[in-house]
Amino acid sequence: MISDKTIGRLSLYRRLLNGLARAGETHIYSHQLGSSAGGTAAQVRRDLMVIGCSGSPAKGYEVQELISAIGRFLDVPGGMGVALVGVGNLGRAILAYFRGRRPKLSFAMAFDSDPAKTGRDFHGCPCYPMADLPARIAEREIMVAVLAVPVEVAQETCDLLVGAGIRSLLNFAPVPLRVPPGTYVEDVDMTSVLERVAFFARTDEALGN
Amino acid sequence: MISDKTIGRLSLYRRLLNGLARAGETHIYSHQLGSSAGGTAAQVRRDLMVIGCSGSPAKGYEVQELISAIGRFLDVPGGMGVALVGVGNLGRAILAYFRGRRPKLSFAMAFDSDPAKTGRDFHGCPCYPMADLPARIAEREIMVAVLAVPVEVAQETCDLLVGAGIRSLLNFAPVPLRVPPGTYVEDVDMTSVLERVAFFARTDEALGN
DNA sequence: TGTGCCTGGTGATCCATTTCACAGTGCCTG
DNA sequence: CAGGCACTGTGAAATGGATCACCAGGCACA
Repeated sequence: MISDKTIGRLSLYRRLLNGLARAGETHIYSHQLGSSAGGTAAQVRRDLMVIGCSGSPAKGYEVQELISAIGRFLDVPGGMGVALVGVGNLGRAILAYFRGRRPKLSFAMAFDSDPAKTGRDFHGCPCYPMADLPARIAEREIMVAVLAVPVEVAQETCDLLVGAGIRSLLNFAPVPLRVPPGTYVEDVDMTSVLERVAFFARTDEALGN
Repeated sequence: MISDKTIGRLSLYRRLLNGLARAGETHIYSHQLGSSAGGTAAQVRRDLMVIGCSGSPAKGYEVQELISAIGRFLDVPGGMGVALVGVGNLGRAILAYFRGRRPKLSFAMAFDSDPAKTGRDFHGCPCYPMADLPARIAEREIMVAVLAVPVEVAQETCDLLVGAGIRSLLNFAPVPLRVPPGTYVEDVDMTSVLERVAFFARTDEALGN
């Protein structure tokens, strides 16, 4: 019933709202938030409706209240650990990117098959050998994983993760993963995306943005 | 009229087909390609229809013919250069990721504001100072750019790119970009995506994949 | 105390995409 | 040579999001 697009937008709204809060703003109208987020006022109101937020016609929405409400909706109260598998160029970039960005969602451990990489930290995240994966994930009750391994081993690594208890994963390998029902997968296929972008470089003006 | 989702899937089909061709397969049925791509047979047939491919009920589609047809549709015959802006952790990972992957779509140049990074190559791609950006992009007639700069300078860098003639861009900064009509932007907001994935770790079983 | 204006809330509508379902066609079998 | 089967191609229906449009309510200003 709740759409994954809405979840993504809520995440974006929260970031924008945090920026506003730092700038000292206390209230915001749906059309302002909408235009900052690249959407419409109606969409913002609908998204906020599903999480039970309401604003006043006079002042709009309270920034702090929205931030709290989105947090209550999106975050696990105690925070959530994420595991990274594959500490190559992309994996390290992801660690660096997320370092300290979201306190409730942090990379608790990484795994790699290369012995030269295991046993040390990358951007504050300890890297272990693949053999330790099931035990460590079970021990910390990690439910979310990011897959940044070469395409050839993506499916088998995915199976390993699912077997270890991962319920939701973000896949950067350019291949669709097969997972059992009840497991959520989000594919970020950069090759596809870049080809799409390149394609529309030629045809965009026929469509108007 | 042609949907961006279809473009993305065509890119995926091509990769899968290339794998099949290497494995010696000459023909494939829509339902096989559909299940490899994580979709349905009907969707594969529809996607292939829009690019004017047809198969035979007896043998399915010819692998080589599909690869060529998708290439004719997606690729620019002479190849297309892409510019990267922002050679940080993520930018370098992107360069490494795409290196030699698609001959018709390669990173021709990178830009960074850090003098320590300019004047040398990263993963085979030369890095220039930001001041050179307009001239070099115009000279090589680059139309596609990848933006991997910090969020604070994303919009201004985007404006610079659009002013230099970029018509389509892939944005990794976690903020929606404002661009003039006729410019295509694809946002890859990893923060949003990861929060979505984490969210569905808790609710996925209520939905069934 | 009105009156007007701007906003939020939400049912209704619209649109894009996906899926369904079936007619058409060639191979294969008996 | 005929019948059946499996697949393609494609109009039609369904699904799911986004957008529209209107009502209600509160502040501002007269």
